[in-house]
Amino acid sequence: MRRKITLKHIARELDVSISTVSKALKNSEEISRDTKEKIQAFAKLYNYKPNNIAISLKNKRTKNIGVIVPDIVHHFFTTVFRGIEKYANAKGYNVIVCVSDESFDKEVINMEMLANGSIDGFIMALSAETQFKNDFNHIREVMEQGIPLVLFDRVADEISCDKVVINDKEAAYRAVKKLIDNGRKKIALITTESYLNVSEKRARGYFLALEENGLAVDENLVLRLPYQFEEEQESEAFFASRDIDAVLCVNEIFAVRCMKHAQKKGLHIPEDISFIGFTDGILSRFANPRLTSVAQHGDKMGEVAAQMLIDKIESEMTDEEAETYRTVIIEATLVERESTVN
Amino acid sequence: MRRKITLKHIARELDVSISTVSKALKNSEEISRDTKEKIQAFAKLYNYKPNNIAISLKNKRTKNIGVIVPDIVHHFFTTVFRGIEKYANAKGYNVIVCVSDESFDKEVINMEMLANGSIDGFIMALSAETQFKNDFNHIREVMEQGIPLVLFDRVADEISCDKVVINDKEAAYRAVKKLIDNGRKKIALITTESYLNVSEKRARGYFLALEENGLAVDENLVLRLPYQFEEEQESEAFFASRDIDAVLCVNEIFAVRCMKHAQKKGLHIPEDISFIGFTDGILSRFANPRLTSVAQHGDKMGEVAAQMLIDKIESEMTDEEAETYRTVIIEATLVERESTVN
DNA sequence: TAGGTACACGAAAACGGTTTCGTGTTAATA
DNA sequence: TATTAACACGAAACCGTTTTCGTGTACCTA
Repeated sequence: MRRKITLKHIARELDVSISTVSKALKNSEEISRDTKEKIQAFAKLYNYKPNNIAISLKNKRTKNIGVIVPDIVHHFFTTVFRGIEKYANAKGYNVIVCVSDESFDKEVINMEMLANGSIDGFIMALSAETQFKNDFNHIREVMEQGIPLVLFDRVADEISCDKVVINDKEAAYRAVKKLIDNGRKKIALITTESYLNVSEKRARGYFLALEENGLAVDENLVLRLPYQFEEEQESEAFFASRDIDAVLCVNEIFAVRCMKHAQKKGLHIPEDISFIGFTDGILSRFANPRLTSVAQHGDKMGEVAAQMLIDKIESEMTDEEAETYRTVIIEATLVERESTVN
Repeated sequence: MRRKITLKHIARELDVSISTVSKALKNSEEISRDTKEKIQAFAKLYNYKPNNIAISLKNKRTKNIGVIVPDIVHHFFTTVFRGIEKYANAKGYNVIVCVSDESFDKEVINMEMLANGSIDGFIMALSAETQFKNDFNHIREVMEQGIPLVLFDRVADEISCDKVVINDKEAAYRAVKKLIDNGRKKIALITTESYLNVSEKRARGYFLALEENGLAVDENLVLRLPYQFEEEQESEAFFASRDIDAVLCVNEIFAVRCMKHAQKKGLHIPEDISFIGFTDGILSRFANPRLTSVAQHGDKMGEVAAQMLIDKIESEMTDEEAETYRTVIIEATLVERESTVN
């Protein structure tokens, strides 16, 4: 086992000082041609690579960014992650991922774990529980230490920091408008329980579209399901007992499940009933019929978030400058497929 | 902005030495009750947390593990990742994820980036290109430095290290056997191009099952598609022109696409034609009809891989002991749903 | 020949911890 | 009272870098 070689080893072997080796490897003008060549050749021969940890300690820069997401199996979050990873990697940063699992405690623990020197900044989406509790002290802690933070998707007004979100409300509005323009009148909304910020925004877009286009809001056409619902009776009963000609779902899982209920009832999609979902993921693309869906452009969000974070990390700003925050809105787009008429 | 406090600050403030502070915070017997209480109270008041980087440098232990996967958006890899993250986190480790994007070069770069002190060990699945090129020098490099490595799913016989795989061949065998037992005679195989190790294993299971059960192997019933195929003509034509009563697909995307082709042709699933896929992911669960699928238990694989890695990291072994490697086989199980008759 | 100036390099501090070993003070023992 | 042991703490080395500052040598100039 060939152990890692250090500056000290090279220095001893070549009978020079550590400083000389360090400078020689950085091609410093201070060192003579001969010495540099000798040292560089030796370093190459023994495959010298500087120790990242030592450099981090010295520079107080880890070149790591911490990403905390509620759930990594969720397609949307993975696409965001991919965007982050891609940009960060290109900039020489590594990404440490922690999963909060929608739990407040885990979120806190993970943040504290990473905040003690392991990372240069955070990118995160709040856990459902955190949004529900409305407790953001752990976030403030971290920010007070001067660690940059970018929130994405699951954000909170109470936290002032850089943010990347999509225009959920407008996207929902436009989706419903589309349905209305297609002549639909009895448009249902399938959403989650209300503490999830994004669902709430989408719901508001839905209501607004109805109102502005002369359709009465009918609470009877709104179904609120638990976030991770497994049993289907509730949604099936909903469809069985109502006369509906279009549906907006706040995610694609709800959408494909509900399409099934509609089909079971004998309805044809999109002739009798149209469906639009959110999160243009793998389910939307492969559903039968293919699902028209609001694309949230997770890759883009991740990329923008990473860019904002790294900009802040690498810029030397005064405290005041650092405390001016931006919110970037990523435009959601409607990807039309077979579940709506064109 | 309240900057992070260090041992030095505490020492200065309380007029003791740094060593005393360090010991007091570790509750060392060496320090008097009074002093310890004073120091601990002060540390708590100012929310002292030791700097991870400094500890890493001192201990030559980062408590980070590096995970390199070909693609994080792929459902199977995310479940493996979740298993890794969960176990690692419980053991106090953080996970640095890099995506090789199926590229050999990225895989090499990522490994080298992490191997210089950033992590204590690797968990990885080989990129398609790496398997194709059969070049594993970067892996050997890392292993020679004494960095523990666990390969999962995409492994290679040429590399001797700890491994976690599923019994792909047997799983495919059993799936096909199941179809045969259900009276199916004309069983097709939809697979990828052959350099992907796992697809090959599954194909072998398919062939073996046919042979051992008296069914002739018909190469005409085997379709090899590019790994990320987008256009569907080829697969659609395949179904249109053949008489098939069952299909084994090496992943769930192929399966749902092919189910569509069959339905388009007017066939009923599972009455006229059965389908079994691999990767029991979100598509299998929500397909219409729900897809019978071979579950690879990614969570379990990840957990086992993390456990093997951390065991090796934390055990103090002689070089010879460290060089005895294990291969753990995770049993794939067939999850029966609507696409096969029961 | 004395003084100045590049030049090439080394010593040492610093980053923030851990840990070994030494030492001054006090109390217990012979 | 002299010796010793326990106690409580500090000095310093160390992990592997970077970087500032100092210095010896050689050469050039007046």
